[in-house]
Amino acid sequence: MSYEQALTALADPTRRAVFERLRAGPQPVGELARHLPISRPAVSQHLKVLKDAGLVSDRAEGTRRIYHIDPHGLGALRRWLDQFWETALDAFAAEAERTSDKP
Amino acid sequence: MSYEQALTALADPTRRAVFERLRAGPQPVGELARHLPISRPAVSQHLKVLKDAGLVSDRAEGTRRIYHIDPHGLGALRRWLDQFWETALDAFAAEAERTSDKP
DNA sequence: CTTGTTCGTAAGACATGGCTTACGGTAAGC
DNA sequence: GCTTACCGTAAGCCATGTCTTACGAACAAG
Repeated sequence: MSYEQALTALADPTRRAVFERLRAGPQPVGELARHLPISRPAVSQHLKVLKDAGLVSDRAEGTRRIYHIDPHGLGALRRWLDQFWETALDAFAAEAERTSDKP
Repeated sequence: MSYEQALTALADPTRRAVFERLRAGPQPVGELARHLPISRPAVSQHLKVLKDAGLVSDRAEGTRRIYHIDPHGLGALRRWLDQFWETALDAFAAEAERTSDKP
């Protein structure tokens, strides 16, 4: 939901691995855990954090829960980053002009 | 430099506070610490992490070191995010089409 | 109804990371 | 040269977070 949760969620390397694996398409928990060096409950805990951050969503399919990437959290992070990006560029341009001070 | 370092750097709330304070313009370490609820050495440590991530740079000015935002690290993070953003949108569109399956 | 899968949650051990105090180094001012 | 101001680093304490094992719930199959 908020960009802060998205940042803390994506800070963990294992959680990024889970997240990037979902790029290949929606997958159940067990499928994700099978290709990762951690246990299945650990994957569940990571998915909970990602879900709270609005980065993933899940749908039930029998006894399995299929997780997929949710653009919502990614959008919040992107907006914050873009807003930051502009002011950073402006400051950088102003600094460049200040350094080469030859009117 | 890498997007991974930028993510872990921006995950910490205090470090975000330092970073966002630099948005107002280049500032020395003491000035940053004066407006934050932590000690000056703590600010130095945070600045080191931000610098290693390519998010800030510093220049010496007498005995003071002026820190400013560096677009380099921000750009790396932005590229990674954008690349992720596209595939997420594509998957979302495909999913929407799959759900409303009425040919 | 019983069995087997798949999953989430709880509890505990363990490592990681952030903060403080203490110290040394460098530059400016008198 | 001496003092003062500003900063980075080291050591240690403490909180946070991550992982594992153990357990219980929900659904499908037979």
